[in-house]
Amino acid sequence: MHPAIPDEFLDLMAEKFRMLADPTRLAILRALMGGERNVSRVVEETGRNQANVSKHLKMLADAGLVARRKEGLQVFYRVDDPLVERLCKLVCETIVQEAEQEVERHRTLLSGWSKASP
Amino acid sequence: MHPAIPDEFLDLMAEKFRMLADPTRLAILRALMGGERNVSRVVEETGRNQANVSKHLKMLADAGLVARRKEGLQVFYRVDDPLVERLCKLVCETIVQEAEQEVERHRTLLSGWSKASP
DNA sequence: TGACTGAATAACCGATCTGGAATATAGTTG
DNA sequence: CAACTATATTCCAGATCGGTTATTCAGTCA
Repeated sequence: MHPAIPDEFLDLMAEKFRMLADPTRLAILRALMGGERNVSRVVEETGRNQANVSKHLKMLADAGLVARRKEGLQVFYRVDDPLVERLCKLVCETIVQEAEQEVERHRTLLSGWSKASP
Repeated sequence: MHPAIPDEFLDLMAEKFRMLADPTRLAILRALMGGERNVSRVVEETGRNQANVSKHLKMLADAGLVARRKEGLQVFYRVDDPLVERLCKLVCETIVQEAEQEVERHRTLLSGWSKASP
């Protein structure tokens, strides 16, 4: 029912996840989710320096997550894999939910404490 | 419309993805998706050695993706985060789709070639 | 052509990650 | 108690990663 998955396939999966496993790349993707952007604009919106952004953009492009378009001096990038938005959305929601649960847990702990020690 | 996301939140997201960004951990999770398993069984099903599996299981447990249950000499693990299956499913589907598109692309290239050179 | 701009690359370094071997721990059984 | 089993931990080497600085490349414009 649950046959093992060939290593080659696991590597492909891991690579997809690895691309999303870095805060700078996530920030870049977030910027690109606002629409196509040139490198300078991504630099502004992410607060990272230019060399760094260029390097990560290359990784993302090599992995096929973003597409490149050259126009004169500038280079424009855009998200090019529908997976990106869906994965990020799922994870975001989960983190928010976990945070809410944590708040709720504290609330109940606190109420128990206030009852237990009047 | 698309405000920047605080680095602290990006770090949380990256950490989730990082846990899934390794073939061995994916193999382990795959095994656990078949139901609760003790370490030895995970070792068998993944083909990795024991120390390695134990180490990765600890990471997954610390990250809250799997849960631990001790029973005598053995320790049983199970998937404990609904996110895992959903993320993996999405990525798997995408990879399969990409592979299919690749095949299709080759097919059309090939047909064009056979027409062009009779 | 030369000056200028936006982007990519190279070189370097510290940090982190992975796997393997050896060792340690916890629990069972005789 | 000692021997054994299942799991965890430690230590190590090699690889990869991420950020920074400096440099290079490509394209524009005077």
